[in-house]
Amino acid sequence: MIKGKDGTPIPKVVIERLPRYYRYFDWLENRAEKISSKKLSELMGASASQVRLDLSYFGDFGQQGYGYNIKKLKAELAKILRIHTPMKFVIVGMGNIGRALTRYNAFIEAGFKLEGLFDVKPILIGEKISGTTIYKVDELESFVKTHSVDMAIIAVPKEVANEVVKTLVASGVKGILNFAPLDLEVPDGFPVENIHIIDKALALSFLIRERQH
Amino acid sequence: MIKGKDGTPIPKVVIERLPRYYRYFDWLENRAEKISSKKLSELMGASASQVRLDLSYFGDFGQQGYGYNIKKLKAELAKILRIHTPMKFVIVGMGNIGRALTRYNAFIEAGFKLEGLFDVKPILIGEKISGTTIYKVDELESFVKTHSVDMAIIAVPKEVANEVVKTLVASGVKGILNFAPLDLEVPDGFPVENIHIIDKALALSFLIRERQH
DNA sequence: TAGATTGTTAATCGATTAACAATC
DNA sequence: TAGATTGTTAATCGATTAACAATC
Repeated sequence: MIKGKDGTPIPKVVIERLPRYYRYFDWLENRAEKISSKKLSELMGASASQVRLDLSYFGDFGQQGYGYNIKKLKAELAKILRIHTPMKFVIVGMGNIGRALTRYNAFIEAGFKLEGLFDVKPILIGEKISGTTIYKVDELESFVKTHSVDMAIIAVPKEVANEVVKTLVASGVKGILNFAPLDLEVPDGFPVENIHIIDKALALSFLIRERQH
Repeated sequence: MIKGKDGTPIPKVVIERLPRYYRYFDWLENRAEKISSKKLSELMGASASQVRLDLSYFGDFGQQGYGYNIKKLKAELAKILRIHTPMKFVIVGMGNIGRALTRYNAFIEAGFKLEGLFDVKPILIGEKISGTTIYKVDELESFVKTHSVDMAIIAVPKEVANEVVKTLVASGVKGILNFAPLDLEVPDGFPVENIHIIDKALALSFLIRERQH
């Protein structure tokens, strides 16, 4: 388990909340100089205790009687989340989702660097999308190695996802962002984050129905 | 809070896990007739107690000494999640993400029905994507009303997202699936599910870094 | 200084797991 | 019947909140 400031393990839920804190500090940047845990918690709909405890896992960023300096906290969170530290990634699967992510500027803004695109369809190989080339998926392993790719996005059909995963893990990629609607088979502790669009839509569907009795 | 079987409130975490159960039963369908909570829990990487307790919020689906009938459970979960019960939706924002979601067949497969697309850019109005027309966002409110749209997907820039939300809430839409990187301002208890792609990528980024010491 | 607000420890709350009687 | 496995209640674990001494 991941350790914080003084060796205390950081709960996974806290890690998953970090990007949200970053978003709020980014938003606050041109709006104020400082903010207290109380004010921030009201803004975010959390408790002030949670804000303070969450942040305290990573350092002593606040000051009694003052609160948190927004510029400083934003910079600290950026450092923690490696924003602006180029993280090289590839996208595997050039369907709708893969193509959309290729053009999604938010990745670049957050400091991610797209190195290559991959697909099986011969007709797509060589095509460029916003300046990035589509390669044969056969070349994935060697490409990841030679370009020291850090992270891969999986946007292939679920039937072939675990095949791709096997290749990626063998290639030495360090984490996977998965858009395929299944749980990937990865070695224990291998970093994976899932984006299950339909799962979210179905949960919403359930909530909507229940709300109407 | 949402109530289950005998009036016990169902924790939100359990609801969010339901689509995952559905995926597993869908996968199991042609592979076996029945499954025990023990076997299922091993497959899913959960505990058998959790499986049994989760499912028990919605009904008594199992049988002692036998387990759960896969076909039956899949059908029950489909009913609970309203799969195959057409849920009408619109997509607001025809950027990369909006366009990709328009063509994303998984929505149709899960029984969602795309009624219309919306954008502000005059040049896009009238265009059809996979048979669905793009309308002016000015027409959003009346469209939702006349077509009794249940759900909206927000895929607009964050700067205008809350404007769209205001229109949607006024129009009587019943839930929102949000892809914009911010927390939407909705009335208390209004169903929203967020898909924060960059948040997930950043959390992954953090996990990768920490894993390498 | 007095007021504000932190970081942290203790108390509480909620979710997960273990245990088991019921029963197929 | 004996073995398997449910649904549920009690015990445990972990996360959230409250409280407060420290201090800017």
